[in-house]
Amino acid sequence: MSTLSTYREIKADILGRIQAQEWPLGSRLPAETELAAHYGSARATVSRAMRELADDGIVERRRKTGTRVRLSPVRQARFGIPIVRSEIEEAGAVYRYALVRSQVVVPPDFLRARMSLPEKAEVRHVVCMHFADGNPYQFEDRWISLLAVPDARTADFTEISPNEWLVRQVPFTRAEISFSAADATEQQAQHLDCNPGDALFCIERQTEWETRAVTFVRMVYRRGHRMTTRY
Amino acid sequence: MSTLSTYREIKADILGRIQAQEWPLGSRLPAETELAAHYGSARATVSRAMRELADDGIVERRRKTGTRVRLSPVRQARFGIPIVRSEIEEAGAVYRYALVRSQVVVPPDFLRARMSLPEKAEVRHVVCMHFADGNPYQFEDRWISLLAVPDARTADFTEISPNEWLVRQVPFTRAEISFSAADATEQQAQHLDCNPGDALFCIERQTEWETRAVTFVRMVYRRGHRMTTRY
DNA sequence: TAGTGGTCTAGACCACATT
DNA sequence: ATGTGGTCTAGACCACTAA
Repeated sequence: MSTLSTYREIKADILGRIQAQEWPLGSRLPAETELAAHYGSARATVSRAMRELADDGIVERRRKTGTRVRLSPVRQARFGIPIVRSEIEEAGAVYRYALVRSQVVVPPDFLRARMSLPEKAEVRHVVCMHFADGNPYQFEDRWISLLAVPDARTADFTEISPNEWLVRQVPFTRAEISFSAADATEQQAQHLDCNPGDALFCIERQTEWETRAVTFVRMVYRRGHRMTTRY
Repeated sequence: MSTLSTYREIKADILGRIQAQEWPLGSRLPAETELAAHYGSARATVSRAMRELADDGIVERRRKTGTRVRLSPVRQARFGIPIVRSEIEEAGAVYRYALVRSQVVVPPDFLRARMSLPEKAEVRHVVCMHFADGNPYQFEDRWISLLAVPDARTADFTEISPNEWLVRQVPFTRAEISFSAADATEQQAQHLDCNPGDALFCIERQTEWETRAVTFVRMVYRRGHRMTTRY
């Protein structure tokens, strides 16, 4: 026997049988009670193993019908979404922040629509840069709703990035994030030390606090940046 | 009282208190036994709520020290990594596949290194396209190790995509996946109906079967493609 | 209606990290 | 040495859903 806890052993054993095609794709697994008897453990223990397999997208569970091996396993990857400062520092580089521009404005139409802002809303628009070991790392273009975060009107972003400021001020409830590729604009090319039109990796994120839009940010990375994970 | 199960209620209540800053960032939460007494439930129930909060990256747990609210909550996003066919069909479009080129070759150096292939290895190199409603959707450039999957030497990829073929051959694997932006090559531009140099979203994935590299694939999406998720 | 997973409980022992 | 989370157990009842 190994040193693993029972539910982990059971999980590994079941996974092994699935991989060995002892339980082929789409087939039904024994019920929890049967497995518990087979492994000589409590049903709750088997249950936890099975629940994790379901969370991992390996099996699919339904009452009455039982547990089945998924036909096409839902492959899912988890990405940590770090604060850019940590991202840089954890890579062993020196972080530096610089404010490019900041002003309070009436939101352009695309933003009004995206953040569902009312007619007379105001937003704080902040453009800034993040450097790693002195090299341009990320260009950040952020809009903060002054309706949701009134204090953002007077906040000083010359020393601290709006990112970190916001984390301390406003816990958020939900966020939508999207990854894409974009051609570098003139401004981005200048700040990121590349040519206009270069392909840059881009993350957009909008966060909400109790259904009210707080901030929308577009983060454009230096040329060649990639986001990696294992699963 | 709501209709939620107790552990969900407890989880929601704790999350609410954290968001309301009743338990600020970095602070310590009451021990499981205390919370169980407070909520009038069994400790196991509180434990499950707390475990899920830890899985979600909201809190951090250590024995003896207790449970703390994470300083910078590790926000993690989960992305489903679909088979391109499902991706297209679930969007309500008609899927079409086309083989561009396929041959058995000695792997180029970059691939030998990446897949840790031995000296005399051979690989099947497959280039193909995926269409949505007749429009170019994804350009796929795949290498399959004939060491790991000998049957790939003679498999017919004119009708079925290597993606789907592989899923049936090698059901479960581990993978490393990475997202990036790339300038369209001449070939890609031709197939994806865009201009060379355009910024394209790109996913690379390498999968393993019991520590042996099975396949390396580079998937380049049509212009403007984005990958979105909520969390 | 019956079979399955979903959850809760009360109690127990263990593993780990700080003191 | 002690306090905390990690896990297991045996039993119970509930919720869903296919037959």
